[in-house]
Amino acid sequence: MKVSELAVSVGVTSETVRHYTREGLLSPSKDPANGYHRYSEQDRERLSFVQRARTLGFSLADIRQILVHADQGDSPCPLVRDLLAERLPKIRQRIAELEALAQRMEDAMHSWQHLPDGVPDGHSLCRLIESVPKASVPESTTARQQESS
Amino acid sequence: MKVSELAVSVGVTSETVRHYTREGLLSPSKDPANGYHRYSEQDRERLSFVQRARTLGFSLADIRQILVHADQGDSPCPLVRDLLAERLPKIRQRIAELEALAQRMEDAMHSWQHLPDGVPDGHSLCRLIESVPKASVPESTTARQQESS
DNA sequence: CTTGACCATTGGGTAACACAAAGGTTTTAC
DNA sequence: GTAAAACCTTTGTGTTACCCAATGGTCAAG
Repeated sequence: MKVSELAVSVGVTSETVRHYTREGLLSPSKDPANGYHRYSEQDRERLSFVQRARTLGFSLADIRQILVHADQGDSPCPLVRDLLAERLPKIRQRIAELEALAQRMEDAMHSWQHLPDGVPDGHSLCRLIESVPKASVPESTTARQQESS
Repeated sequence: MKVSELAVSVGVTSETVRHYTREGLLSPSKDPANGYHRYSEQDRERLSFVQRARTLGFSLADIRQILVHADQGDSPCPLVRDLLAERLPKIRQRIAELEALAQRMEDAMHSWQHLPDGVPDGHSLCRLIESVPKASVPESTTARQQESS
């Protein structure tokens, strides 16, 4: 199958398929006639695997490792378990950070009702923000969700 | 004060200060003698403001807007409120995604105890992952936390 | 046979910095 | 007094997982 056929069949964009191909996660053959990539059923399974692994929070680098392992005939499961065990606490920590963030945002919005807007006087910009306590880890949202103002 | 003095005083790296300066969030004067940046108390307050705003999940672009607003003598508070109201649901959504992610990871690790590792047979890579249901949004961790394998 | 849909490759953009290199400056120590 | 350490400057590159545009070839339909 061709790029977009594969892409549509697993619900990603053609660009994503091309990206994975460039990164070596997929290895389609090339139609000698026109240079088009030809993906097999195996490629589709692989792509599907990659997608599932992504939903588990694995990076492409992690996934590449897993695939290489498997390609060499080794069971990647122990590796997967280790990676999972390594990442889980980070996810949990990140959740805690974001919850604290949401809490601060709500607190800020709430106290905003009690604070006058005021015009910046050179000493204060917006008390709404200035009254926010400094938190441990800033952490922003991800690029994919970033579409801010 | 000089770059690192400012940086240390608010607990960020000199690189971060330089970055904000390049981005126009800070506007130090330049010592004509040696070309060093000279930051004022105002700059420190600004930097501190930026840090607090970051803990609220604002992007540098957002913060630039806020600062420009304030620099023009307008109260940025209404803008801040709007930005906050705009971002909060996204944060909540993201928390939900990450919680689902953590749940999937734990489920996977749990079921791993019942599944044999097995060697890839061309049809399965690692059941541990293949048995994971497809979820809505993949979403990875942030670069700052990314230090994976 | 001409559109229009699809393909390939190349190169640039994203967010918020980190890091390295090359070269000037200031501070410290002997 | 001077040499080395520490710090400053700018510039350019890397990070992550893609997206998008441009250029140019290919293919299916009318």
